[in-house]
Amino acid sequence: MSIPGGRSGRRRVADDGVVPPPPQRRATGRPPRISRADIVAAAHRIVDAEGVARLTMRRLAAEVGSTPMALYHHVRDRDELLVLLLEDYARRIPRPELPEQPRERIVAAALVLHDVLAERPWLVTALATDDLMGATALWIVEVMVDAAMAAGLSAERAVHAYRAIWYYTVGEITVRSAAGRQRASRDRPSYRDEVFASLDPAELPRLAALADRWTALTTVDTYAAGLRALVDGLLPGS
Amino acid sequence: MSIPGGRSGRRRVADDGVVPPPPQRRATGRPPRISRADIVAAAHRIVDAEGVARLTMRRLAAEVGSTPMALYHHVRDRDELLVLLLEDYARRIPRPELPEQPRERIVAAALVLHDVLAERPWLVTALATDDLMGATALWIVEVMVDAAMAAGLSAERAVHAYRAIWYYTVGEITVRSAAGRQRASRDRPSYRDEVFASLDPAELPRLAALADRWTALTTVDTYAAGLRALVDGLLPGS
DNA sequence: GAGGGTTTCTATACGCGTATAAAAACTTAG
DNA sequence: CTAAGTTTTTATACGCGTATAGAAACCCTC
Repeated sequence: MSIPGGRSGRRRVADDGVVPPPPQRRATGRPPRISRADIVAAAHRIVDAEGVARLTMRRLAAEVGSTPMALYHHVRDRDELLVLLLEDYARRIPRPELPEQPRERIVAAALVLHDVLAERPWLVTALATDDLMGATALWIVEVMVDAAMAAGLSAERAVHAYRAIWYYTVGEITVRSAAGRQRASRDRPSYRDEVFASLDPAELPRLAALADRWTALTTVDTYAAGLRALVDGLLPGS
Repeated sequence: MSIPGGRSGRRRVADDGVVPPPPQRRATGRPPRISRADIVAAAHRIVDAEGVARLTMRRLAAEVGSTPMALYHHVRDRDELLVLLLEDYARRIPRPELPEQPRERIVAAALVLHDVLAERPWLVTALATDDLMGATALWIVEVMVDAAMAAGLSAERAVHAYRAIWYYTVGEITVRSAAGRQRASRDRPSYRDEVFASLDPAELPRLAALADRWTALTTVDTYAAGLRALVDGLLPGS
C-alpha cells in the first residue's frame, strides 16, 4: 500500500528502536524488479543525455525496463523524483571555503545555492513544493541561519532572514528561467514588447523613457547585487 | 493564421497611422462565433464559481459553448488566458493613497502587488513567463521605479531594484502557495518532517535546535518585514 | 502440496494542453 | 452562379501525469 522507506539509512527498525534478530531478512511479498536507486540513476541518464523535457514517467519506465505505473511504487510522484535528483546533485556540491565574516558567509552560501539551481531551473517547482531542499543540501541552510545569528539576530529572525533569501532566490530562478524559455521560442513578438511599444509617456513617464532599454536592463544578472542588498537590510546596522 | 489583435485599443490602424475610410468594415472570412472577451468572461465565471483547478480549456470551451481548439484562435495558450484574467483583476485594484516618502512608496506599491497575487497564486506561473504584469498594472512598476529614482538611484539601478523586489515577491508567493497546497493534502507525512526528525545535531546544530519550531517559524507571514529589509538594502544609506 | 498474506507490477482509463488537418462560413472577383 | 481567398471552427490525435483494479510473485502456515 505505502511507498517504502524514504531515507535509505534507516531500515527494519521497530518503533522502539530494536532491530529484529535476523538483520539480513527479506520481507514478504513479490520481490521488486526495480529500486528507487535504479529509477534515479535512469532519470539522471535521461536528463543528461536528452534534457529534462524528455524526463517523463513513460520515458523513464522504458529506460528502467518497466511500466510507468511501476515507478509509482518507489516514488510518490514526478515532483518527488525531481527532489531525489536534486539530492544527487547536492551531494556533489563541493563544500566551499566560506568567509568568516557572517555577512559574507551568508552571501557565499546563497550563491552556492543559487548556482546549483540556476543550472537546473526545472528543479525549482519541485523544490518550492517541498519548500526546502533535500537533506543533503541542508548545510547551506545551517550556514545561513548560523551566520545570521552570529551577526546578532535572534533564532527566529535568523530563520526569517534565511527565508527571505530563499524567496528571493526562488523568484530569481523562476523569473529568469521563464524568460529564457520564452526567448527560446522567439517567432512570436511577445506580449511585453507590444505593451512597452504603446506606453503612454504622460501616464508612465519612467517606463516610457526606459522602454527601449528595458529588455537589456532586465537581462543583466543582478542576483548577487540584489542578494547583498537583501542581506544588508536583514542584518543589524552596518 | 495569426491570433487577432492583442490590445483591444488599437484597431485597423495602418502602419502610417491612417485609419482606412470605412471605419466599420468587416474583414473577410468566416464570422467569429466567440470573442476574446467572451472567453475571458467565461473564465472568470468558472474561476469564481468552481476554482482555478476547474479552469481547463475543455471546461472553458463548454462554458462558452464551443470546442477546445476554437479557443486557440483567440488566445495563444492557457498562460495567456491567465494573464488576461490578471488584467481584469488589476483593473479593479483601487489605486491607493501612496505615501510621499520614496522608501514607503515602494513598500506600499509592493504590498499592493503582493496582495493581488497572494489571493491568486496560480497567476504567478503565468506572470513569471511574461516576466511582467499586464499593462493595466504597470503603474505599480512605474511607482516603484520612480520612487527608487527619487531616493537617489540611477535609472538603471532603479530598474534593478524593482526587479529584486519582483523576484522576492514571486518567490514568496510561489513558496507559500506550494506549501499551502501541500498542507491541503495532508494524509502523507511530508518529506520535510522526515528530514527534520532525523537531523544530526552535531552536523546541523542550529537546525536541530529549531527543528520542532521550524514549521511554525516558516508559516508566519514575513513578506512585509523581508520587503522592508530588501528596500532598506537597495536604497542608498539611511 | 494448498491456501492465505503481502508486496510489486501491469493493464486500462481519464482528463489534461495542444498540434495538425480539414471543414465551414463568409467576402470578393470573374 | 461559381471559384478563389480568408478566417473561424471542428475533428482527431498525441503524449503527458496518474487513479484504479487486478494479476503476479514471493513468504508463510497448514
